[in-house]
Formats: sequence, structure tokens, C-alpha cells
Amino acid sequence: MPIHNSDIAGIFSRVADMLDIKGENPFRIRAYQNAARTVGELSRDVSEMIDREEDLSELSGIGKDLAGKIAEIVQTGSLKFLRELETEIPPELLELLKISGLGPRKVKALHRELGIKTLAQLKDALKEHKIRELEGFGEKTEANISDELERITGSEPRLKLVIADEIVKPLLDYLQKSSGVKKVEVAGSYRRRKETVGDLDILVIQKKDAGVMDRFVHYEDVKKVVSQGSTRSTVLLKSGVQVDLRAVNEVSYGAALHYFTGSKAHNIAVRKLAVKKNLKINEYGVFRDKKRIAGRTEEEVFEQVGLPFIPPELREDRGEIEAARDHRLPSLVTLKDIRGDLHAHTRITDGHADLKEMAEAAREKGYEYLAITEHSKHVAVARGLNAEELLRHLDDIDRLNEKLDGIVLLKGVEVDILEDGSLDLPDRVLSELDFTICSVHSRFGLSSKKQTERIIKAMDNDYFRILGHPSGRLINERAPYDVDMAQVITAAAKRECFMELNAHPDRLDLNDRHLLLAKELGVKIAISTDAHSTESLNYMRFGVWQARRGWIEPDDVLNTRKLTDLRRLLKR
DNA sequence: GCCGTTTTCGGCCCGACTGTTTTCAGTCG
Repeated sequence: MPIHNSDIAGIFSRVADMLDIKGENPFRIRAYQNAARTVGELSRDVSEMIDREEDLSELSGIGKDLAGKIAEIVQTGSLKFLRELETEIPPELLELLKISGLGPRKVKALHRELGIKTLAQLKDALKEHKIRELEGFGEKTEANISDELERITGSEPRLKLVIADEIVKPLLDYLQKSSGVKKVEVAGSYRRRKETVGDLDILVIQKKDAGVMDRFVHYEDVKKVVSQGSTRSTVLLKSGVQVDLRAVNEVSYGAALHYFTGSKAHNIAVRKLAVKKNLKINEYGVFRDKKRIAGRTEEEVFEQVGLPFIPPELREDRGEIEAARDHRLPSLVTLKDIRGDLHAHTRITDGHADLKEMAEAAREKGYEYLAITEHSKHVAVARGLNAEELLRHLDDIDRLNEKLDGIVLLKGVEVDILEDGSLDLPDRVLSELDFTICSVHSRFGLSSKKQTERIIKAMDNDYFRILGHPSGRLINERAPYDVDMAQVITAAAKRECFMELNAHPDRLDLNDRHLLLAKELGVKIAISTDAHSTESLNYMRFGVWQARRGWIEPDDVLNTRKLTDLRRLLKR
């Protein structure tokens, strides 16, 4: 079995938890956590870097020791150090850490005093009210553990961005209406436009004691008030989502927004810069000694550490701070840059609108062009088209184009990549099209080697233009199929093929790290909605957000181009 | 365990809230 970055990250993160329960040096623990994150977010496979004898200790947060441990994991599949730790600390204990409110100290106490190792044993001890007897525990702790235990068995996955969007809007309206509230903004991973959101962080500016905290905890969707203070409160909504509300006053707004937007790693990196300049940054501002010298806007905060404004989508400590320092931050693509949509279906296959309705909806969005890309016959459930049906459909598009004003329909197809790497329609038909999107819709279970070969072989066809939803994942529903994406992107670069960023909020495929890799290798991206209705053309914003997280600029995107330039690019 | 335009040793981001406490540890973000 090949070792993936996520395997290595998982091992390091287990080591960190184990050391934490052991009561080890917190900075050593943090080193393992940082390494787990660094490896986990890398866009290239570490095992491949080792094959090429690259020096892993060049990676930030990876030194000689951890580089050696990574090599050990890649070569042997496991880590001796972790196996040793597991003889000292029962690995089941790590499950207990998932309970909010139980940290390493309390978990250790539960194990030491009551011999509790598993969630089941914890449940029993709760029933017998043994927990409240322990030093440092009490009735409330016991009740909280009990609540949490119930909650995680229903284990809520992280929210898709689109769902977070739906939940947060009415809450913002509600808070906005409270008297004395000057400004409300969502921060956190929502503002960074992460594809999924763990909880919602909302920031308000209020006049002194305007009572917004009280109003917040009485919102009709609140199931439980986790904590309530004068500057911060936390609630659980009925949907299971946790929402944090923080109140600051106006002079601290920028500092607070920066702080609560995160990411944590980004904040730490920025604060380190501040320390070097003898400054201190917290959510109230930037301070020299006790004096606040900035904090009203985010720009002010960045300025104090010698940086230009960094867009929230980039704030992951993935090189944005160095890029900002060297004045090479990307100017990220925006929704306004988008001139058309390159992936849409109509009622002919599994869409819900007809050609004309789709064309008019696209024109209303101010687009210059819309590509109609029906499924090919292999996707029988979607009534995919065979060669003759597609040719007739192309005639329909031609006829409609003659009548249309202000928008051009492009003739495309979403043709299946079959198991042997061939395309599901003959070349003589593909040659009639403006371009193709080629997608995998079957045999997701192939080995990484076979899946990768399948896709790259398909790219050898001269009519292959864009690889549709390249990983096949559905967020929270279906894992990506096993494929060596770095190899696929490299192959696309060599053959001058393109990759899709499917903007459907369930897909957002490519992910941000692969987008960055595609950009580095010079592979252009089509940001496309895969719309099956006029309404879903609106998903473009999710695609643009995801693209921004991948450092994508207008020039990296196919559909920021004028039609004439686009046509030239689409010719292979 | 990592890291270095003051350092190869001695630092490592910073604050709010809770619960169990007689002044603060633990946890979280």
C-alpha cells in the first residue's frame, strides 16, 4: 500500500495526542501538530519527494528528526515511536479527546483514577455518577460530558459552505436588528471560504452594553447555550451547528476581524512577525508596550507587521505571508472576471431547463457565452446521448444560436472516460464540437495506478480538452477516487489539456491544494457550475471562492477570456 | 521538536470562559 500524506499526518497527530496525555513538553507536542498539518496540506506526495531524494527538512516545521520519522513511515508503513507510546498509553484514550470539554489532563485523570479507556466505559461511569467524585471534576462537568457524548454519537460532519450560508443569513438579520449593533460580520473559515465549515464565528461591533449577547442566546434556533460572557458567547443551534458570537468596540474591529478570521496557523505566523518588531497583537489591537497603535481595520494590522492586506481566502499559512512580504501576492480572480460558463446540461439529458431558458439565464448574468455539455451514452441514468443524438442536438444549438442575441452557445459534451481510457463517443463526432469535457462516472474503485493510467490515456486523445470534476468526490458523501492527482496534472500540462474546477457546492472539485499545483504547472482552469437548471448557474460564486483559495488569478482561468481568445485556447 | 539580520540555547501567540476553586487549571478557539 502506498503511504499517503494523510497517513503520515494521522500518525503525527496521534503522536501529538499521546504526548499530550503523557504531559510532555507542550512545544514538542506542537511540533508534531505542526508537522501533521504541514504534511497533510502539501499538494505533492511526500513519498514521491523521498523517491526523488528531496530534503524534507526544507519544509517549514520539519527538522532532521521529523524528516527521518517521515522516511521511516514511508518505508515501513508505521512509526516505531508511536508503537512505543501505544504500549504506555492505551490508544483508545484518544477517542475520549474528541469530547469537547475533555482535554488531555482530564482524560488522563479518568484513566488513572477510574481506569476508563473507552467511550463505553465512560458512559457506565457517568451512569454511576463516579465522575463527579474526582478532584477537578464536579456535577456540571459530569453533565457536560454526558451531553457531549450524546452529541458526538450523532457526529455532525463539517457543514458544506452552501449550508453554512443558508444557516448564517437569517441569524445575521436577527442580530443586525438588535439595537446598538453597528456592524455584524461572519469571520472564521466561512470568511476564508473553506469548502466546509466547522462552526460559525460572528463578530459584532456594539455600543456599550447594547445587550446583543442576551439577544443572541435567545435566538429561536438555539438549542443550548454553551457559554455566555460579556464579550463572547457560544451556542448550539438545533441543527447541531455551533455558533460563537464575539463583541468588540470599533477601535478593535480590524484586529478582532483578523484574529477571528484565522486561520490559527496564519494568526500565529503574523503574531510572530509582531514579536520580532517588539509589538504584541491580540484581538483588541496591535500594541507597543501597553499602547494601542493600530487595530481599527485589518489593513492597519497588516501594515504594522510590514505586510499589505492579505485576502481571507489565502490565510492558511501556506506561503501567503512570505508572498505578501515579497510583494508577490496573487491578484485573485473575482466573480466579475467570469465571462461565461463552460459546463451545463439541459432537459435533453438530466437537466431541468431547455436550451433557450439556459441561454437566457446566462445572458441575464452578463455572460458572453454558455457551453452546453450533455452526458454521453454511457451515463444511462442521465439519458446520455449517443453519436446520432448528439449530432442532432448540435443542429438544435446551431439553429438557436442564429436567433440568439447577446449570448453564444458553445457546442460541447461531457463525454465519459471509459475504463480502458477511451472516450465514449467516436472521434468523428467529437471533431464537430467546440470542445469536450471528459469525466469519470464509473469504476471509481480502480487502484490508484489503474485510475491514473485510465485518465492519462484519455488525455492522449486529441479531442480531450477539459478533465471534468477531476477527483469525483462529493463533499461529506463520497471520497475522491484513488488517483495520483499530481501525476494527472503533470500529464495535463504536457498535453496542454485543462482541468475543471466544478463549482457545484457538493463537489468543489478540484480542491484548493490541487488548484495551486495546477497553477504552478501552468494548467489552465475552467470554473464551471455543471448547472442542471437556470438556478444552479448561480453556483459560480462557490467556484470562484474555491479558486481564490487555490491562489488562482484571472489569467489562470479559461472562462475569464473573451470568446475569440477562448476559442483559440480550446483548439488543441 | 523546531529554529536563528541580536541566539546553536532558550525561546516558542494570546485571551475568554467555566467549573471547581480559595487564587487558578483546564479547555477552547
